Amino acid sequence: MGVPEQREDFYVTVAIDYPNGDPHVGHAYEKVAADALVRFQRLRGRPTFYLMGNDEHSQNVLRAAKQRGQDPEGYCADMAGVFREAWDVLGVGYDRFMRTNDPRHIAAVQRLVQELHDRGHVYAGTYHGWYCVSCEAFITDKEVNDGLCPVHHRPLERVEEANWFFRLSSFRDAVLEHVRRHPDFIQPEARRHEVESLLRSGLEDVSISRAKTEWGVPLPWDPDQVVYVWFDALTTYLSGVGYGWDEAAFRRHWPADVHLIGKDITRFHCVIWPAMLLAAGLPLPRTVYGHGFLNVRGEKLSKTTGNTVDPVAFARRYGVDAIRYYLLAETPFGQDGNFAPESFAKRYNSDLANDLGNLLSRGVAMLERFREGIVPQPPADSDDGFREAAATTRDQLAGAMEGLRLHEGPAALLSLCARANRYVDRQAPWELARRGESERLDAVLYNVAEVLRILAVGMSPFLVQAPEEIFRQLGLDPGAVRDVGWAGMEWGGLGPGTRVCRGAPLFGRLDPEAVAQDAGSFGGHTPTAVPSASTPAPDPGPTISLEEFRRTELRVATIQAAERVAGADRLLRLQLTLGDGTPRQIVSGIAAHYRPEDLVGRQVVVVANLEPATIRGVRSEGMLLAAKSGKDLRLLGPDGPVEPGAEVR
RNA sequence: GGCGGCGUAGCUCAGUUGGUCAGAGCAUGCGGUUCAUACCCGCAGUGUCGGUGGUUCGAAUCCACCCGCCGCUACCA
Repeated sequence: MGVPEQREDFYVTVAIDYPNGDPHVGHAYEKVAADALVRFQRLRGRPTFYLMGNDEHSQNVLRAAKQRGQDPEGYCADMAGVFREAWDVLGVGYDRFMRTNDPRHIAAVQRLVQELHDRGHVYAGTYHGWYCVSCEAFITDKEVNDGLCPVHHRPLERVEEANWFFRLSSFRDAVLEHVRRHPDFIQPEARRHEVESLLRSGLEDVSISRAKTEWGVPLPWDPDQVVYVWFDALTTYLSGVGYGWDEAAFRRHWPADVHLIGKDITRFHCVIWPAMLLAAGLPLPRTVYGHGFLNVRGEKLSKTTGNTVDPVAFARRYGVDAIRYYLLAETPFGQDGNFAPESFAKRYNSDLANDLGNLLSRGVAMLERFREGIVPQPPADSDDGFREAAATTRDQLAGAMEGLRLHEGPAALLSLCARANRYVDRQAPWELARRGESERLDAVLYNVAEVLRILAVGMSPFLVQAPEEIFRQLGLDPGAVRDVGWAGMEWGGLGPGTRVCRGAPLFGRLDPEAVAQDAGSFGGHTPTAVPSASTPAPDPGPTISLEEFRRTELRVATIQAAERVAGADRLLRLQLTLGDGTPRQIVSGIAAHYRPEDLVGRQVVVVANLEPATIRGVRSEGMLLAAKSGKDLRLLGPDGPVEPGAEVR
């Protein structure tokens, strides 16, 4: 289906980010993971291309710019600098940073939509509905929750306008067919099942343009409209490698080998994106990988509550390699992960300090003490099984990375490291030295040094500083880590006669308690976004008049009966009294939070003059008020008994 | 409600097509060692492999049902 089995160059993309705030550790997780993939492929000697960028044409970003009193162009340029600096600090070596406001990208988007238009996949229609600025998405009537976005719980904007639609529905069969025939197309498997399920249930055409917005890419045939931001954003995967402005480069790179994305945007990448590409006559990417979310201290990452980690501050505090290693080694890739001080300190100490760092420390120390710092010539056939062990590790590393099981890479390397530590204890070079067993001593010291060299090479996709430092302490050219390539994983690469050079501990041990209390690196501290005196207060959002508010009739009601609605998980059917003698029936989505029997007799606040509706075939006359924080939901009511029907002002 | 998945040592998780599959790492306890970053090495565990039935000579591994949790989805006025 137009997907080459394996091309020469390896093209990886990550999600582009909204620059409406500073990069956080969740962003970093994805970027570092992709970086490890790319570094591994480079190690294998494969040409690679790593694309990242910022998603600038969103209302979020426009708003953030206005809040800072900047025009969007200037704001986005500044933020691109902030993001790029963060990736630099984290050692993320991307090949191109494509901003959606880049003229080359804008040209590419226009070319793509024109292509779809020319091929008859776009038609004029009228969009009625809701739009969530935070999601950058149109929300169907079914999804609207009390006038709020189901995801962000923020007020929606009512939109009714003529705009342009993409015939997504006509590509359903083709996309479904592709997903079924290419099991690797969507990974992990759970994501593929979700997408298949979605596709089976059918697709509706989607709006691809918006009117009345000056910020965005104008449609070539209707400049009064701009391209819907998701279409715009997805197109960076094409524009980033030359689509629309460097055809030769584009042919060389496209299709992508891996789109690395968060699991929340699977739908766009596995349904809409393939359909767009099919419609444009372009080949589909080989794999879309939806990685898990990174929680912080066991809780959802949240900027508003400050439950986040600034990856830049963290890297500066504990080292680039510390954060990279923790991100990559701690969590089985694909699952949700957790970023917590305790587990970080534990992982760092046990793997990096005690095992890897200490092996280097003792290895180099022994060479200095017993061999004047010179790597000895080992006797023939004295590798004591390490040649084979190293080959196994190399294969495990390759298997892990090719299979996108990133966390298995460090695990395989640590296993070789542990073997070497064990080996030192069993061979006891200090005993060999005392007994004058010179040949055995030569063999053991060489083997340890050679394992260290191989570990440095193998770790180079994950760590960016330690491998060079290991090379340096082994007396090798630090820059050679990047040049040795896959052959560097072969046993025997270390030349006898090399003079080692003892240095500071590779990874100094951390005090877990101190780490746990280090709010500076673990808090929501974001040095690049320190609000200045000139920063305007955040936009409080549109206001309503007192008159408008008074139109809402809020009253206290007493629940007299409650029962579950058959066939619905979240719905309860409630009978209430407002003290007017007329029982009132309300259907409410609180079944997950309250048991029916616990509700009877309670007093709650209801919207009494809400237009009645029928939910799941059950009449509902009003709505309960409840506070929602995260997953918790608490009904509101008077803090003491009042007469049913009492007005709430 | 539909679809998908998960529930295995204190913690995080491996366990291919049923027969050394009851494991690894971390944590814990005891012992050893001194080249090394109070490191490293050895030993020791504990587990009713969520529950109940069933298929089988034999199931953590297959089937049914149940309990709990998660994801997508529907309902959530």
